[in-house]
Amino acid sequence: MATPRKSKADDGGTRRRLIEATAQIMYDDGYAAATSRQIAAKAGVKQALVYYYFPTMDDLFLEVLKVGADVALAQMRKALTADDPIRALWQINIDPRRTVLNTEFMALANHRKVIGAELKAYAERVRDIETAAVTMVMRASGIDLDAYPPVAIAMLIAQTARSLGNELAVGVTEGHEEFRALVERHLALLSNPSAAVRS
Amino acid sequence: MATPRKSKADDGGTRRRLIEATAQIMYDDGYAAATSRQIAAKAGVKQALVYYYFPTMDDLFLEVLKVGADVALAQMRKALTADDPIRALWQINIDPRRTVLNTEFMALANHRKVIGAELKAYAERVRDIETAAVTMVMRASGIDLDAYPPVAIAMLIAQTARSLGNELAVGVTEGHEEFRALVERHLALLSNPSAAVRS
DNA sequence: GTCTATATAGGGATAGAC
DNA sequence: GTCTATCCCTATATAGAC
Repeated sequence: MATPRKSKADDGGTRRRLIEATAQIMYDDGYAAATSRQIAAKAGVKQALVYYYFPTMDDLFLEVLKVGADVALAQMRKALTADDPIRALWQINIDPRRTVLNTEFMALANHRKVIGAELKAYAERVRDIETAAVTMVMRASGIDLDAYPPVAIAMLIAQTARSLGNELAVGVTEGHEEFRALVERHLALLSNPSAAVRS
Repeated sequence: MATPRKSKADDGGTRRRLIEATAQIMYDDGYAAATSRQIAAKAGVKQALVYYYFPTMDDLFLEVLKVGADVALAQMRKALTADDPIRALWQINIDPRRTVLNTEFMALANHRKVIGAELKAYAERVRDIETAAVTMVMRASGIDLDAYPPVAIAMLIAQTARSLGNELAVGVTEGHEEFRALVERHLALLSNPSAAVRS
């Protein structure tokens, strides 16, 4: 667990560059465009070298997913100690860069078992962290945790943020302004329920 | 507009079968597996025939999207006259069959302009219908439409339903029970605000 | 660790017979 | 409307030189 990366004294970062090139191509042109040739070209190496580092293309995709997940989880853990943890989580989840790549992996996961399993594991770890953040904030605000289960509130925040990110990526913005205003009001409510306004 | 399909006396449904085969393969194995050869095989015709009906593969994908959109929009318009329109919309949006295909098209849309444009147009028509349904119900219930803009509520319902469908497809169920309970409570509240309970 | 070269498969698309 | 046959390109993956 201490050395998740290659233990070798490691090249000149070729492995890392291959992973980054793959992520970039998936983001720009979709997973179907992430071929060994395209990836090698972007990383500045020859095609066959991809197979030196990754036995199959699935191994490479899996590694892209794992590295991205590690980064995302680190960001989320950091969000736990932010001034406004919930808003920080919202910001992380709405980032179109993240949502586009996530969509690619979800599509991949729908027909490649190993990727589906990894994505599932990642999604659950994310949910746990987000639920922890929401629990913390709600408890501090004295909100009834039985009436509003933190895990459900965490899902609500994360899912809608991601959905907005996805829509932005496609160019859909109808209703976004209204939605963001609604979110703002309720984020404020979560952190400071004394200011509650009702319908 | 009266004849969205081929005006010819039409074959024996070959065109339709090609579209259905494509949708099925995209659902089962992802868009990358939807090749002219695979599609032809599933439809029981030879590969070259695909190009008789559709000049390029993108034309075929576009047609799959359009037909699917037409069906979905029809379902949603029908939901407007249902006993509980909001719940009907929730049910339509949570269907994993729909969300999986939608994910494939979103991934496709990220790098094929024509598909992105069509998906955007479709998403906006869906939003309009859903907003109409929500407006209707909220108005009937006497809920403050300024405090809770119907378009935002419509987004909330549709997006979270789709997110749950996506997660089900990957096998993630953590928090779903709590979330569904929360939704149930608020759907009831939407249609019958007199039963309001607050935090 | 990186390369060249190649095996093998499958892709989109077209020409032309029936 | 459907077929056979084919062009040309790109894919994953491996073998072996350097």
